[in-house]
Amino acid sequence: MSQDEALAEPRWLDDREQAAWRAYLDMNARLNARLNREMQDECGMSIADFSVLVQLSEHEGARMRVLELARALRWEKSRLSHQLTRMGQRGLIERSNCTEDRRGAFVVLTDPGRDAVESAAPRHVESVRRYLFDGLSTEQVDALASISSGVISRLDDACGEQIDVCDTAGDPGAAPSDSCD
Amino acid sequence: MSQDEALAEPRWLDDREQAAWRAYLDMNARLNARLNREMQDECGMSIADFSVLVQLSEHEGARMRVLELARALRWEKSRLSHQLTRMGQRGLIERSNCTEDRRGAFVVLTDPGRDAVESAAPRHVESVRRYLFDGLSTEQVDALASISSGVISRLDDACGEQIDVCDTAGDPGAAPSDSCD
DNA sequence: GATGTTTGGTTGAACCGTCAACCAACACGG
DNA sequence: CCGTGTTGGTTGACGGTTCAACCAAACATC
Repeated sequence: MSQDEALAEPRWLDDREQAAWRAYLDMNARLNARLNREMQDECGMSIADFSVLVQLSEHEGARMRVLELARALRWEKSRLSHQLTRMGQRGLIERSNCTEDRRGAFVVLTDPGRDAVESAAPRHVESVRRYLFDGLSTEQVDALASISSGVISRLDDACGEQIDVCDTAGDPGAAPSDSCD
Repeated sequence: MSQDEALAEPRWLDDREQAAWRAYLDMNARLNARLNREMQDECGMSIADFSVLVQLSEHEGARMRVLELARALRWEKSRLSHQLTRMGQRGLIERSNCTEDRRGAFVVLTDPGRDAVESAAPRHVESVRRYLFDGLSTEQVDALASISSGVISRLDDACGEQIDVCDTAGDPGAAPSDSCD
C-alpha cells in the first residue's frame, strides 16, 4: 500500500479543494433528490420523463427517431428504450414505425404527454430558480457556466484516450434551445 | 395552459442562466458517469462502495453503527442496509451485533475492505484532480464552494417548510474529514 | 407487568440504469 | 443471389434506489 502510494505519489486535495469537492457532492446529491421529488410529487413524473418530453415537444412535429432522441439527451439507446416503454405504458408517448427505414421507429408526443410537460415546465423552472439562480449573483452564474464547460471539455478530451460513447458526429453548439436536462 | 402560465407568471431562465443550467446538468451527468466507470474498471467497485469504505476507514476502530454511518453519508437507512448486504457478500465489510443495544448492529471494515479503499483512494483523487481541480483557478475553486454551500443552505431552509429527511440533531461543521462522497 | 411508542434495522416489491446479447433491416461487394 | 458488416432498436438480467411494511429491542407509563 504505502509503496504504491509512494510510487504513484498521489497529490491529495488541499483544504480548499476538499471543502469545494465535498460541498459540490453534497449539493449535487441533494439538489437532484429535491428536484426529482418535487417533479414526482407535483407532476407525477420523474425528471427523466420530463427531459424526454421536453426534447420531444421542442422538436418540430413532436416526433423524433429513437436514436435522434438518444443523442439529444446523451443517453444510451438501451436506457431510452426502457424509458420509452414505461412512458408508453403511461400514455405519455407513442411509438410509430418508420416507413422509409423499416428498422426504425418514431417516438411521438401524445396529447396527455404535451399537457404533462406544459404543466410541469413552469413549476420546474420555479424550483430551479428557488434553489439555484435566485441565490446566485451574475458572476456566480457565469462562474458556474465556465467551470462546467471546462470540466465537460476535459471529459471530451479524455474521451479520445479511452473508450467511451462519444457522439462522433458532433453538432457542437447547435440544436437544443430550452431548459431541461 | 396559457392561462395557468399567465396566472403563475413563471420567470423563465434568461440566456445566461439557461447556458449555466445546461452546462451544469451536463457536467454532472458526465462527471458522475466517468468517475463511477473509472472506479468500477480500475478498482472493481462503485463510488457508493467507496464512499462507505471511506467513512468506515476514517472512523476509529473502523467500525460504526449502521445509523451513524447512514447519517454520515446522508443516506436512507434502507439504502444503506441493501448496500451493506451486497458489500458483505463481497467481503468488504462485516456486520457484528451490538451487545449494549441488542437491536443495533455494527458495521466493520474487513482487511480486504481496507485494502480496497486504500488502493482506490489515490486513483480516485487523481481522477477528481484531472477532470476538476487541475483545470480550475483558485477563484473558481472558491466559487464552486460558495455556490454549493449556498444551494445547500437554501435546501436546508426549504427543509423546514416541507417534509424531508433532515438530520434533526445536527453536528454542523463537525465530523468527516476526508475526500469522498 | 400489560400496553403503547419510539428507535434500530431488515426485507420485498417496484422502478431505474447499464451491460451484453440479440434481431431485423439496410448496404455493399462479389 | 449470397455472404458479411453495419445500423436501429429491443430485451433480459443484474446492480442500485426508494417506498412501505415489518420486526425486535428499548423506553415509558400507569
